[in-house]
Amino acid sequence: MRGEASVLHADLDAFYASVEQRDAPELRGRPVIVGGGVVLAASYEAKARGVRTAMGGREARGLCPDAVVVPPRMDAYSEASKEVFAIFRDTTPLVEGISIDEAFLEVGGLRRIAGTPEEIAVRLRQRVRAEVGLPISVGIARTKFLAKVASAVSKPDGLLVVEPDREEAFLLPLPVERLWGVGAVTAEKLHRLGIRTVGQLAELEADATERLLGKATGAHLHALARLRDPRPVDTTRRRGSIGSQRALGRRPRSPEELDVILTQIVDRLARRLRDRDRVCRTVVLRLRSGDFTRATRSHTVGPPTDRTAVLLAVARALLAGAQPLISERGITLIRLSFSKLDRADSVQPELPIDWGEGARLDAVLDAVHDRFGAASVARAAQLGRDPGWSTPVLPEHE
DNA sequence: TCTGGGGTCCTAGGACCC
DNA sequence: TCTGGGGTCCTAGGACCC
Repeated sequence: MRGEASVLHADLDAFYASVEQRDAPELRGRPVIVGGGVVLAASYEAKARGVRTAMGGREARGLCPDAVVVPPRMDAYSEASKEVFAIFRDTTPLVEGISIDEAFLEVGGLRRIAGTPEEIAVRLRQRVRAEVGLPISVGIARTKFLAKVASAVSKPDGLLVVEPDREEAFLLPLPVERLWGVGAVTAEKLHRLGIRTVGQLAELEADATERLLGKATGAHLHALARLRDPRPVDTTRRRGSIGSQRALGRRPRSPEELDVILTQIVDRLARRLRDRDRVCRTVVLRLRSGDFTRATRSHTVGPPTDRTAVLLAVARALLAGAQPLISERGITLIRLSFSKLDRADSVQPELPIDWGEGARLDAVLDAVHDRFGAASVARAAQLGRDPGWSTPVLPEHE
């Protein structure tokens, strides 16, 4: 027996472009492109002309010469997102945010007080339209994956329920690209085998799929194609990393210029870290070259930190380490991420080490190990053997 | 004006520990 | 002394998502 369709996937339509049309009435009904160099978002009028997200600005203007191109206003989008998420959380406590403009909502337990999932979704769409002024599409299904596909199929400004007994009829004829996790590379691998629809993928055995696509991806996609998606709506998910990047263009950059840019990025990110009361342990530097090859350098520090000076020192060391690569290939994009985030108040204060008269070497080394790690123990042990090192250490075992 | 800015997850090898 | 299985962490690269 399948469960009921009680997962909502709510997804704002052409989010950035819709905010622009909301705030500037003269843009309504016209093709709108947000972003200059590349398309960050396109209104449905622009999409109808073939403009797509991430398309180069020149190509987009070629397809749609009468489009209005506006620069992004991230603060406005962030504000609108907060208002929409407030409506989500007013609808049900079980909200899992996926990005700035979409979320899953579990409404299965609300039938007695709020009605069927479809009734809840109708009211949700009305509220977002009335209170925030934006169109939002909602898909409803038994699983998160099916709900997400349903909202995508319903767009724009749509509502689509996939009843449990209609799942195969709905999903199997769709192209494999609709599967969450199938991008250009995976789609091409499948196409080479003549697999174009979800139904064709579902006919493949699990081990064949895993050999073709890798263990995790293969198992995941095989399960999705066979309508299996056990993931519940997860309200506890927290961001695992924060990052910031800067495109540099093709002009060569001096080390001094790069250092200025790196410093600005670190400063901004460290501020964001502290604003959210988070600390991080790993700094990741990603670089892109003129030929679009990419390189990653990362370093993990011992105790988590939110100190700009510490993070900048690590970032500079990573950049210095990548200098040979930069000299050879040039650099067109620099991105920095802070990951292994934790709450700032979860950091343990350092334990005091007892250096008292009776301290034994192994006890001291254990304490050093706990605080500073294995390398420090080796160093301490070496110092302990050094006659010039005077401590209250009693070196002999019993 | 060839290619923005923000993320997640997986794989694989090596170090290190028990 | 040599061998080894299992687990975790770190680093680098890659696919994918909005």
